[in-house]
Amino acid sequence: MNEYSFRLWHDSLMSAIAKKSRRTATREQRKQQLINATMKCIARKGMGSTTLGDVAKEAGLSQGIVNLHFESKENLLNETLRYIADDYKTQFNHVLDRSGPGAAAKLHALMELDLRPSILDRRKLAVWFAFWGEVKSRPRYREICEASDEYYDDVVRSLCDEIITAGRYKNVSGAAVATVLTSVTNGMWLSYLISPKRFDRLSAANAVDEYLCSIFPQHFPL
Amino acid sequence: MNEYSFRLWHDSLMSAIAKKSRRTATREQRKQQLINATMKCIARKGMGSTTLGDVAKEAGLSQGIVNLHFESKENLLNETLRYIADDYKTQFNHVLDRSGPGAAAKLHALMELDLRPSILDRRKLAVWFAFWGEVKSRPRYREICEASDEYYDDVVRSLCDEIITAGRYKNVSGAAVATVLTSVTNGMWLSYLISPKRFDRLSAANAVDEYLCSIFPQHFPL
Amino acid sequence: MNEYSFRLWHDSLMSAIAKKSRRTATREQRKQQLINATMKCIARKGMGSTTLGDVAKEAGLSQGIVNLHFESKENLLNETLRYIADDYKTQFNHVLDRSGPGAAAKLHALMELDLRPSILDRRKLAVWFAFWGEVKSRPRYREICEASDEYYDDVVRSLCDEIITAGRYKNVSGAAVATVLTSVTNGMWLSYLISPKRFDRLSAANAVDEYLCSIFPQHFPL
Amino acid sequence: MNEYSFRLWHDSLMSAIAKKSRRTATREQRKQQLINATMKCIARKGMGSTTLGDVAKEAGLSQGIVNLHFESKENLLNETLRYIADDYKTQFNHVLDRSGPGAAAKLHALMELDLRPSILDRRKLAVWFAFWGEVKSRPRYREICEASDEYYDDVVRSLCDEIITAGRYKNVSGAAVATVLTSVTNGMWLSYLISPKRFDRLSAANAVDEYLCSIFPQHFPL
DNA sequence: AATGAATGAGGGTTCATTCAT
DNA sequence: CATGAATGAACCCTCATTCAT
Repeated sequence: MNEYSFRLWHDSLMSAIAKKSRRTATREQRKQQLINATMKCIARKGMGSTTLGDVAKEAGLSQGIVNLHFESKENLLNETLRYIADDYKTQFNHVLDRSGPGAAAKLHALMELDLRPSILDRRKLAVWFAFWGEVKSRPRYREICEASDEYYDDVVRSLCDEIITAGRYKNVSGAAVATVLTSVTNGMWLSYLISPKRFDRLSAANAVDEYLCSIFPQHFPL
Repeated sequence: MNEYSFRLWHDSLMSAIAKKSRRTATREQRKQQLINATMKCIARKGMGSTTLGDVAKEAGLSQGIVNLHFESKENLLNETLRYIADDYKTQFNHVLDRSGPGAAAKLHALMELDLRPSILDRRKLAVWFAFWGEVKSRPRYREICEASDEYYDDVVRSLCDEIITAGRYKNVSGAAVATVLTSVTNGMWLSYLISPKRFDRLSAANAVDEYLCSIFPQHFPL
Repeated sequence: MNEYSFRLWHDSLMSAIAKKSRRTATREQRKQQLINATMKCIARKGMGSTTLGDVAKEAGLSQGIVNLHFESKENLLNETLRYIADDYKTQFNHVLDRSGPGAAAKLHALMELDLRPSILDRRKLAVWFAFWGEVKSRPRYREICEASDEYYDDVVRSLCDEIITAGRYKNVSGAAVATVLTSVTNGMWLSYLISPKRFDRLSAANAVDEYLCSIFPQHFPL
Repeated sequence: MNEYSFRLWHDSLMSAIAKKSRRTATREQRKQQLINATMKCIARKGMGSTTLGDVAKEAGLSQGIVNLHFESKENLLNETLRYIADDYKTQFNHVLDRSGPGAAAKLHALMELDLRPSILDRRKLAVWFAFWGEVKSRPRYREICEASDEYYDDVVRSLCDEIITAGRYKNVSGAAVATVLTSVTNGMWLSYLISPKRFDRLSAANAVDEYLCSIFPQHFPL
């Protein structure tokens, strides 16, 4: 897969909408347009400095537009978080379906997904971290994130368990490996967010591969 | 090591200061007191909802106090970030010095540090993530975090390299292992922040141990 | 006379209109429907909190409907005030025509009208007071109210003069009695608006009767 | 008593305050200053069009000043209503104390008070009616007004009862006379508010006198 | 050094009004 | 005639910052 910039990613929708007359976009389209604008703003200015005016301007619409469609800023942010969670889930499931056959191939594909440019995009990561930064004080954010995480963890653990059973690996628990794998992904995102220059996708991918190879040698040969 | 609560952690400083007459606390003590109050507020209300008024009230001082000592809110936050970075570094170095002998023992001690209650504290983590959430839009935060990360990465990589050399491990790069190790720590912090109930310190520690054991079997036997 | 609820009062009109197809109500009917909705809203939420959106919703029509029929909110309110003034005048004149014979009987009937449930209705009174509350700052309201008042005052004074002449009362001026009578009515409305529990229609009617009896003893015997 | 204009009435306080340095007025003085400004604004622009910005400007202070001292607009209005109620009560009680001896003299003095220029001032009346206009939809306003009214009604009824007992008047109830007297006052205020030109203080006073004379002839001779 | 009243810019939100359909 | 999405000015309120004390 080649490099999709963040811009390309969600502007595809927006430009389509923008071409329609201002007064004719459907409610759902308009909400999506505003969510997209919100993500752009959060990525550029940070969550704390993103105002509804910024979002409206980014969307090319008028001041009151967000309250018209989302009632409140809080709502907009909740739905934005839900959107990025859904968006990730879609990609995750897509990869899960298309890859394989076999648990090992699927596991590898999932790990690779998290380092793909469409995910490992500093603008997207900035949005994720912006929400994580408020998780402690906003129960709603925590709930949404938790539901998300639980799902991925379960899937990854199942795959690991399957591999362990198949390979009769000893001294390894599926849960432990799953914990390391999902954690390592999130941790790498942070590294990339903080040190984009120093971060190297290939090295990161290799590090993951080495780990898998070391822990499941039969399934991930050198 | 026994459980240090967050409260204990930084109230130790504050109470000492509070006992001094209000008017005689030195500039440095007062600044520290305000930084402590800032961390408490960020943990409780989130970065975006923490006002200078909140900080002042938390410190039991008056409205204008922060500007008096830090000139601006921006300064206060920068110095708060620097403080938590320094605080972590102190613990890190302390562990590095006291543990051992040997790279493996040191590495293990460092990994264990990150799961200790004094570090794995949701209030502290909330502060870290609050800053990381703004890293993309605040270059100053990024710089501070980057400097921090670079140091830990270097130390961990050195230890790994030493172990690899000593054990003549093949097909393993120190950089890759270091990347996984530091990443896994950050990722686990996120898990704990989001799902404190589901997170289990021991399992997490075991997962790390399994990893080390699998990759450096001679140095980390079962 | 039995109790007419406020609901009955103006819903009679509205239901008739509502039964017509939405698209065929005449301009006049639609305007009346909106005026009725306006009164309901003012009574329930107060003048300051009544929005055009509220009025439209109350009427079961769409957002922009008021501007379509009244051009502006100001117009709607002016016409609403004119409507309640006309509505009162209609009842007033009706009583004037049907009662009698004789000035005393008419005067008594008019005084009784102002305490009838169809008038002494807190929802209607709320509308009157809402407009009176803006009289000072809205010349248009003042003019409409003044025209109204002048008419009633003239009628009442004429009746009083007639009674005075007929009874050869000394030391009494028709104008003075008329002033007291019209004032007392408005004042009682205020009492009822403020203290509906404490207010007693019968006592109020008796108080008026005692007054008439004391000032015009021949015409209003015990 | 000679004519006190509304301006004179409450500017006496304000000018004193304004002379003090902006930063030194006591909290109580500042609140009073803002209440005065609020009354001016309500009288001039109406309750619905009075913004906190207007009040601040009228007081010669800055935008945020009202929220600093009253927390919310609602609070400001509640306290303003309470203030005019207290202000009236003070005058009422003062007259009650100073007049007499005898119930009749006191009653007459109280009735005269309500027609004095210091009370019968369109700007003040505009404020009263502005609040009465919202009584139906704002329970708090109703409560404050009710408490006020109850007190005056009780005092007036007591005086009437005393007169009735002393004069052995038959066919007259103190409650009824009190109702008429207090109502007539409020009704006259409305007349003056609506038709300042047509309203004549002397005629109004005479109308009240005629009434008293007619109902309590021994105590209020011609 | 410390206070806390005051400022005023800027935030989220509301709502009368417009206009394409 | 009627709709309702969209606008944008103006509202209330918050809060970083200033400054007289």
